[in-house]
Amino acid sequence: MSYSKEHKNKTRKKILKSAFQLFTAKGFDGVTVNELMENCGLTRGAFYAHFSGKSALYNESLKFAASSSKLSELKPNNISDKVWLGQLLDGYLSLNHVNGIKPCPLAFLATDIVTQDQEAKETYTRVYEGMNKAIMSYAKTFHSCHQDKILSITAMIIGAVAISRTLEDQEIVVKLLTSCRLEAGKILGGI
Amino acid sequence: MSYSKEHKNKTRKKILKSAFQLFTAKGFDGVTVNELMENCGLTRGAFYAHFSGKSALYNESLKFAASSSKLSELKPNNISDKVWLGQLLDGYLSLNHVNGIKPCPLAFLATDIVTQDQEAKETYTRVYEGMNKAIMSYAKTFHSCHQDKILSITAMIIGAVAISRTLEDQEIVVKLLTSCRLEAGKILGGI
DNA sequence: TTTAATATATGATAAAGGTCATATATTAAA
DNA sequence: TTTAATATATGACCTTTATCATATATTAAA
Repeated sequence: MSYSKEHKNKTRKKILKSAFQLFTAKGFDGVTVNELMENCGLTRGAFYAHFSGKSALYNESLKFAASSSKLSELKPNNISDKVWLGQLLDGYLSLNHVNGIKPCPLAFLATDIVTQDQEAKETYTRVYEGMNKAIMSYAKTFHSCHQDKILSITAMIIGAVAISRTLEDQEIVVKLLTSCRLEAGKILGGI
Repeated sequence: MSYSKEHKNKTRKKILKSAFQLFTAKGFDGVTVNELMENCGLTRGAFYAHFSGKSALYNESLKFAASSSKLSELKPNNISDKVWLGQLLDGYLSLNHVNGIKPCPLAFLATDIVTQDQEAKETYTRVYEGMNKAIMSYAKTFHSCHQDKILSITAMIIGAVAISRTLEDQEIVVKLLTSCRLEAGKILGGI
């Protein structure tokens, strides 16, 4: 016998996690299989024992990240939907987020996905719909709020983060994030 | 003697235009110098008589597109700022735009720019500031409107277009665009 | 028509990187 | 401790592609 089943699974998850970090930071073409594996303390040869190829990994890392941070499953139950939604917005529109701490693929991969395969786009779409649904479910408990408004809010905050990543002047970034936080709150009836 | 000076300039502009179309559609790494030149009816060899390299072209094509469609210089003077701004939003949040007719680099290259050099980011930033200023200048003539609101509006519409490009379901896209058009209008005092 | 300047095309080079075949290392079970 | 299964590493291959050197084509001026 050889390694335990857990070992391979651990490695697989390590690769997935690392891949998501790297892909969101540098895009599909900006990451090499080599660097990805070295980032996990492995070499490229080991890669193909886990994934069929780079594209497959890209897709799986996206699904992995999406499933391991479902917005709808994170809420502590000692706070109200309203407060929680406010916190979500705060976190999303934060410098930490822009700087890559738990990056949202919707913002970080917006353009990158366009040149990927069908499967990647479908996953992106599913994540996008999930985000809208989750926000909607919180919002409707304290504010009569048509779904259309949610769509504009997610567009705003996703756009804000995507733009922020390209701006070097941190001052403008903060202004942008703050302004979006405010307007998003207003659209949601003031939170 | 050989070709007239105009000839080279025409070719240069043809390359710049083609480059902008291709880069916005497929990103920096998604375009090869070869295909770019063939798209102009030329071959790759001719490229280096016009530009020092692919990165240089990327940057110049961005500047070229920005300068040849300055938002602040396009307004016909027989309509009001209010109507004009409404038309700008209509156009920006249209399927034509999403499908690549006169693509806005802010939306189409949002993620792509992150992995480019300093110069590209600076250009992006300048275009971004230009867009905000232009919208602000129109908005303030009919609605007392703090700059912060403008920042949230541009984030919203840029985000909407960026997201739309990845969604396959045209129905959702239309809903998203429509919803953002509505909310952006509201923030601007109802246009 | 000839010619010189130069735009464009062709062929070659070299580097990067995804992928795979094969060798080695590891470890759970016998 | 041995062994078999398999995770990982190494080396190689091959494609892609940016770039450049050189050849060719073009055209305005003489």
